[in-house]
Amino acid sequence: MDKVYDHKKVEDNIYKKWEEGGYFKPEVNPDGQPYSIILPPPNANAPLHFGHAMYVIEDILIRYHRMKGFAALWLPGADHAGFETQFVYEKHLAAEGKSRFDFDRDTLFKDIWEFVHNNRGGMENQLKKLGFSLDWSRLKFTMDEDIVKIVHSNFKKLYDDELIYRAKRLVNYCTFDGTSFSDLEVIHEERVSPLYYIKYGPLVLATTRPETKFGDTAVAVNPKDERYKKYVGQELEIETVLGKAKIKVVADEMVDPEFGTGVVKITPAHDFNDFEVAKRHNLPMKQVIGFDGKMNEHAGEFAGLYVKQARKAVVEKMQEKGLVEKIDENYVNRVGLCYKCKNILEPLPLEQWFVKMEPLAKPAIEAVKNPSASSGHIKIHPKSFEKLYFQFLENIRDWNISRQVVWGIRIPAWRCLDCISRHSGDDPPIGGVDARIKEGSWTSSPRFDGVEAGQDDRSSWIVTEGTAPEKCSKCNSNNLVQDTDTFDTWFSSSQWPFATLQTTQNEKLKTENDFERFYPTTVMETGYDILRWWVARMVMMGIYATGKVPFENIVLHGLVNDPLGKKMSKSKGNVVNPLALADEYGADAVRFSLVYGTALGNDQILSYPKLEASRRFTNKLWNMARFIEMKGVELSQKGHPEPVSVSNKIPDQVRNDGSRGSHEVRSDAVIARSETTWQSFETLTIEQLSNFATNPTDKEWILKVSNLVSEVTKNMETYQFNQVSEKLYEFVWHQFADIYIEDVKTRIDENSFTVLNSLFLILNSLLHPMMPFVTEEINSKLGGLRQLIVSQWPE
RNA sequence: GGAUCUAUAGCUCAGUUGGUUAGAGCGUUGCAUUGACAUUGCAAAGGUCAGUGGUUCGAGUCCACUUAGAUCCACCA
Repeated sequence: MDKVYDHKKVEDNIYKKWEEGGYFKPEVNPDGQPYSIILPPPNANAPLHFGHAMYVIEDILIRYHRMKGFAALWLPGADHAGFETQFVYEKHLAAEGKSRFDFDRDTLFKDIWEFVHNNRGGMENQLKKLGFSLDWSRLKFTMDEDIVKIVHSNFKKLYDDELIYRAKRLVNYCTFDGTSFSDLEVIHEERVSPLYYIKYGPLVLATTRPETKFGDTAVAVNPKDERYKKYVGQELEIETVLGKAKIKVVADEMVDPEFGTGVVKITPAHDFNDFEVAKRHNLPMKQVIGFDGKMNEHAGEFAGLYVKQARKAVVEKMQEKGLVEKIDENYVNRVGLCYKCKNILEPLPLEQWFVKMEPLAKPAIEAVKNPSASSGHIKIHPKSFEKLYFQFLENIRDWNISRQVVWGIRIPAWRCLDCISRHSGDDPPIGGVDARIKEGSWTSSPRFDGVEAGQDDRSSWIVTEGTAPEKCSKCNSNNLVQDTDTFDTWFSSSQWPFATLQTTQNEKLKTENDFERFYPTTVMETGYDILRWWVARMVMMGIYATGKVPFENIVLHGLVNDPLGKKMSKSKGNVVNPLALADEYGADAVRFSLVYGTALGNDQILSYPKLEASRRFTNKLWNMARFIEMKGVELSQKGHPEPVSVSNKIPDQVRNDGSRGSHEVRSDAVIARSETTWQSFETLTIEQLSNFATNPTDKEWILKVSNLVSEVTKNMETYQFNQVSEKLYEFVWHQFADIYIEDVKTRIDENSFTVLNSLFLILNSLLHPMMPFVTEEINSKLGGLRQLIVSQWPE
């Protein structure tokens, strides 16, 4: 053995052997109880970031259960990450001086598909580098045909159950990226927005958005406000920048008399609160900002200006006409931003598909609250995250699932152009979404503008399970057009646990899919930051689609921040590539340092000293093995028959199956149970070893190891991986090496040597889930009979 | 505005249901050592466990409040 452990010589070969041996498949333990984890699918096109290294927790669970004899399935997948990916691709296009508008829809889609597929191998290789024992034969992609089919059919099911509706509502719309978002995706930030006090006839009101005044359809005051009582219900004639206008005064509780002057302009098309007020008072909606971010024809002379320009121009004009009473330049408010391009989102009225969440949330709450819930019970670890889960589900809002991007699963909904034109009496407006888009290019689609705000527009749509309908069911016309929108990525990933299992092959059952055997899955492990985005939605969709919870346990880890404690992000440029660290310190050290010293669910700071300490630990372990191997050789040279490795030193009578270990058997480590030496020496029961030992100190250490095995096993079962790693680190190094080996060194004989070797291999096995490479290599150097990955967990 | 989390050694963090003298890594100081260990071993210094009050035979751990930091939700015209 080399003097220093060199992970670079070892890791790739070992991973290859595991993979070739088929050890990642649950079928290695054909009769085992099913244990399954679905990998949270990383973005197919982006390289792994440090958060992904936390998959180590899943690998630990899988390896531990595999060693325990479970049929352990860890199913890998990749997410198409719709908007994210299109955003990246558009940047890539921009670098070539092009934009998405240079392509038709099909070409753009095909190009992105290719782009993503060219990047995909990278992500998979990175996962392999970190040693993750994923069953690659079951790899899935969210855009796989069979997955898409399932997503489509569940959309149809939701639609038929009236849990999906189409409505014109205000959405958060990014006029730069050309798509809407769900509430969750909006980030809020404080900005200085001057507050303008504007004269509206006899009234003065305060607003940060004077440019939207052309869309005002009322002004509102608080019903209890004595100052304005006389105006309520009146129609005021006011002077505006575009001449005289009439405006209605309504009373609404929404108005805070303390703010500004206690008078609010109501712009239903461009403000969420105003939209609600408008619904209550039956006010008309007047859109004055287009989807291109420019003022439209209702803005008179300001038409064609971008919002920011228009604000300036409108204020100047108002000042000329003496309509501005004062301006509070330092006013700070919070604005919604696009999480991708950081531009201010515009609330705009748009027809979108929404999911009614309340009926879905109820059983999801029940599944966690009630241990005997009919859909099955889910436990959340650590338990404290239950509060967040309930808080989200109990206050849930309907989910906008349509996105105006091309890279995604297209919504299987069609409408009949003939029916629409008969209904509205006009040709449907074409290309209303984005005036920048030329007619005939990919986003220009018929958008029926005759829908009342908030109303479900079910009548004109035909929803299918994906196949295009041949003709309109009402008028038999074949003049049908599919919705151009695609699903929010999270809509497909919310179906991931069952969709994957319904589409992967089960070798054990000789059936088409794994669903029967592995659903509900055992554990969903992910960062707590996507508990609401993803985990809760999976619970809802899982229960809805299958009647069963998608997983029995939710295990949540914290975030890994940069060495200074700041959140890693591309824009800050402080992202650390886990692969670079694996290259430098070894995958085992990276893995170990991620679970050592951090309790589950807590954030951690990426620590180079900790990585170095972990690397030294792998080296320590390696040198302990080297010492034992050396002693074995010394003993054999002193005339003992064949004690090169301990497997030859185990007396036949203590071996359960009576077989004699040999390097030949080990190196092939066959899986078929019939021909294994399953009870090989490294998994002798403690009792057998204790009976075998003659020296009383050796017996003491056997007991110590035995106690450690039970403690560590208990910690494994309760997701206390920090305890597992800390206890093993302390014991292996500062007890076993510093005290026991130092002691046994001076009195080594054949019997003690066997005990030493056996105990060390037990410790080595305990470390395997966390540090799979070095332990596997050591196991083979010291004559383990099977590959460690498929050896039995010590007990 | 509502909620959650965190506060332990110089730094980064453990401390499982309350139970002797509160631990680790890194750093610091001293000694030893090329021995299985591009090192390792032995030893030392370093903590009123954020503060106040309470429950208890006993509190880092449970409760209340205070302070500081972080995060999330709602969103301000």
